Amino acid sequence: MPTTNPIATSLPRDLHLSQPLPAATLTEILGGGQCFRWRRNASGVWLGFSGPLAVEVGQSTPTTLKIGLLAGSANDLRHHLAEDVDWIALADQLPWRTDPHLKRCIDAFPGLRILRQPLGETLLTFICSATKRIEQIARMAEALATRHGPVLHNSGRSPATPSLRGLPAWPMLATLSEPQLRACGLGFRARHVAGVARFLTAHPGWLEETARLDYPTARSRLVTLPGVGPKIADCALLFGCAHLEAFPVDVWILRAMRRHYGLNNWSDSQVAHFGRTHFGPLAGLAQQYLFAWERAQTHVSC
DNA sequence: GCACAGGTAGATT
DNA sequence: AATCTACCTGTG
Repeated sequence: MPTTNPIATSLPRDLHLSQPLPAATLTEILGGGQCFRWRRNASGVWLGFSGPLAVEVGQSTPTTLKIGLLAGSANDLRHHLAEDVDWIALADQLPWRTDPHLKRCIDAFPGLRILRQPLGETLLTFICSATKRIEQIARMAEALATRHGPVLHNSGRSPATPSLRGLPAWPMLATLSEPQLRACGLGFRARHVAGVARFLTAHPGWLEETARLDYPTARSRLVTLPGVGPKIADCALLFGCAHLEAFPVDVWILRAMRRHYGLNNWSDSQVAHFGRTHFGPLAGLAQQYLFAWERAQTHVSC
């Protein structure tokens, strides 16, 4: 057995986690589809982008990540990982004591977290998510970043690496033609992105204002955007706004609620209402557990 | 070739 | 208010 971990040699710095994170849980957090700019290479190292952050991450122990910062700071990473939140305690507040299936999901992915992502980026990637698989959404995001995104800098410590690009901001997206967006693989979603870009650029501060509103008010505003319905609004609010009561209902959750809660023939909005009332103010965290379980059952690779 | 994929919007019933 | 359908594009 080798005594040196290859990950440790290429990633110079330790990041000590506030609570243990099993490898399967980390994989679900970074690759489960709450974000689309984390990708794992063949040797198991993750390369991730979020806002100003570009970082390589490997795991050496359940409580230690090996990191190599390419842009942004370690604090940016801690913020993105929501290290300041006690996710074990939050999961304990879910109604698992009276919900055997939920308990099973929590036991399978202990420490599951909701990443903190910039609202604008979250909105963009989830508009792109409509009827696409995670892998394909990630490719759209990568194409948008590569072709139109800003070069990321490492706060002056080293020269900027031109190949490291973040997602384009909405004002930048507003300058792109629909064909340019389609060239990034967006398909019919290009019209939605172009429409939202036009609106947001014509209404500066609208998104930041929305981020300050309570969940139902923010949701009712987001669904007025082209290409943003209840599901994408809920994803934007859960992943980009820390509204943990949001309960996005997609095909996976629909299947989970049919199989394990007997909700046959319920509409999306009925299931969403059931989820918020049954799971309570942290329904979004419960949703991630249910989602992770359901995907694991179906053995999806992407 | 054809169905299907982290949905949404507009038309039809 | 519930139920179709078109919408791009890659993948099996």
